[in-house]
Amino acid sequence: MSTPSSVPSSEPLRTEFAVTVDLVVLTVRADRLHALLITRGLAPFHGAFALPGGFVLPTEDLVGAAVRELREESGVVRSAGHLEQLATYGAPGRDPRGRVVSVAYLALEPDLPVPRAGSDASTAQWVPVDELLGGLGGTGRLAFDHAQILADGVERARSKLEYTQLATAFCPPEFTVGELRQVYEAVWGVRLDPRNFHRKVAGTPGFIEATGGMSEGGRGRPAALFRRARSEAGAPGAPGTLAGAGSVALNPPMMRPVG
Amino acid sequence: MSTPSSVPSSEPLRTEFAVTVDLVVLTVRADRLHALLITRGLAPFHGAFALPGGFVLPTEDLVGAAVRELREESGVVRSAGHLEQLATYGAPGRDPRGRVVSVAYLALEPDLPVPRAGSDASTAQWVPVDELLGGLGGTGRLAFDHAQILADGVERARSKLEYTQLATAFCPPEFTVGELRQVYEAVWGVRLDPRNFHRKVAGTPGFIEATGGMSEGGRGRPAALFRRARSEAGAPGAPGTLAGAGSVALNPPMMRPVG
DNA sequence: CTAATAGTGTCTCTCAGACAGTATATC
DNA sequence: GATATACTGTCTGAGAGACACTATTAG
Repeated sequence: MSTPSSVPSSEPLRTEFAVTVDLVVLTVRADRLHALLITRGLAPFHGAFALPGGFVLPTEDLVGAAVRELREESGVVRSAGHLEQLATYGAPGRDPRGRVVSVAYLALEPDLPVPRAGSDASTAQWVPVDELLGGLGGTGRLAFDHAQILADGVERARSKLEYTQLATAFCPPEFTVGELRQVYEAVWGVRLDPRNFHRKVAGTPGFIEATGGMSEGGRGRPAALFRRARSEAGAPGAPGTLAGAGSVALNPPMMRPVG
Repeated sequence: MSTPSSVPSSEPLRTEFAVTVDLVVLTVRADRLHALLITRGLAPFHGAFALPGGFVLPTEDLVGAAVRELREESGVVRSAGHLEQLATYGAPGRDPRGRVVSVAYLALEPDLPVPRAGSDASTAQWVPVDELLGGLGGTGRLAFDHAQILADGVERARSKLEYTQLATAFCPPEFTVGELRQVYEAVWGVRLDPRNFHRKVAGTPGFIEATGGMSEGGRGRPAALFRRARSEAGAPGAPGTLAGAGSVALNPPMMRPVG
């Protein structure tokens, strides 16, 4: 847009970029938050962990590329779970091979899908995120700027659990309140009061709904089974916002048309 | 990432993309939310409104390109205000000239900076967003997919005002509580109770702090002047999360280590 | 029986929202 | 004086958090 406005339609300096999508795929297993990672078999960062991802094809949408990579690398067929754009990373030196802009996507999946071997992702595996982001040397095992992307994805997931019903994306089609609580406990790294948690989620309209079935085989009293409620005003595909660190909670209800 | 793992370091099919940054620059003037728009003087969408923006230069960071465009197109020197990445748009057909991926940034600025004529942005002007997104024909006046980008930016701003102290980014260095309230009223399109609002913001630590001065020249009793508080745990540059439509508000406080 | 989990009831304390009342400016 | 805005105080209802209590399973 720095062209003299008399020139018809030729374009000015357009740097050529390669565009990739990288996936932060998170799940909860064994009460810990895990990320899906592959082991690089090629030149830069050979042998290091990396986020699954790949180049965007010529006729492909960005989210389409993300869905394709998710299927290829993890065998996720995109039915349950959740997928949203996370952020875009394009620092000049982030890829030693050239100017690469990466659009990162965040995927939340139930534990079920074993990292099935795709065409080339035979090395895909679930890794606990606290082993990767623990601060002490955990970073450095991830290629490129993928540690930052993973950290941003985990932060996004933690934030969205506060203000959305997204936690059910980590759960199988039918789940108990206790299993849902374990999702929060794993993602936030805290222990919740089971009684208050039950009262809260059961009393929140549009969150979960009973299937009528009961759990079997667990310890203690059997629990009622639930599914995620039909999303009425759920987030369709909105881009995103971070709640920042210090919440102020100036909610619109605080107003009312001053009647 | 879909290369046979024996090939050394040559890369597979890399589509070439042009990468641009587009800016959603918002301000509050005359009690209405405005966006900074330019009138296109070139071929596609000639004469239509468009978001300010341009191509990312070869040695430039993404946010660096956004800061440069913000300065060039609106004369904003990047001191007050707020700038964050919004989302990335890369549908195959979004630009008729070829495959262009646009990284959108959201900027919030005080009203002061008049859209100064930059090199080519002599057509830059503030336009009320409700005239652009009103649903009835408002869309269509914006080039490319910029109506969607603008809508996403406005939605992001509205969300972040709920959970962050970001409203002060719309205010000059010194402002009254009433001016801060008008920011919320303009962005949310509601009327707030001035008394409860005052008590809320004055009682929120880390939000605003008194300068000692008093406002002059307004109607009614003079008001104390405030500045935004030193950001202690403020959001540095985190990517973002959307609060979705139906808030659940399962805040971490709901837990406590069950002691 | 004990241990473990599920679920309900109840209490308290905080806070959002409503709104009365006072203070200080312009006209 | 009237009017407008700034600011403080008080009441109430809703809800988060703490926690007692009952219910139902496995071992």
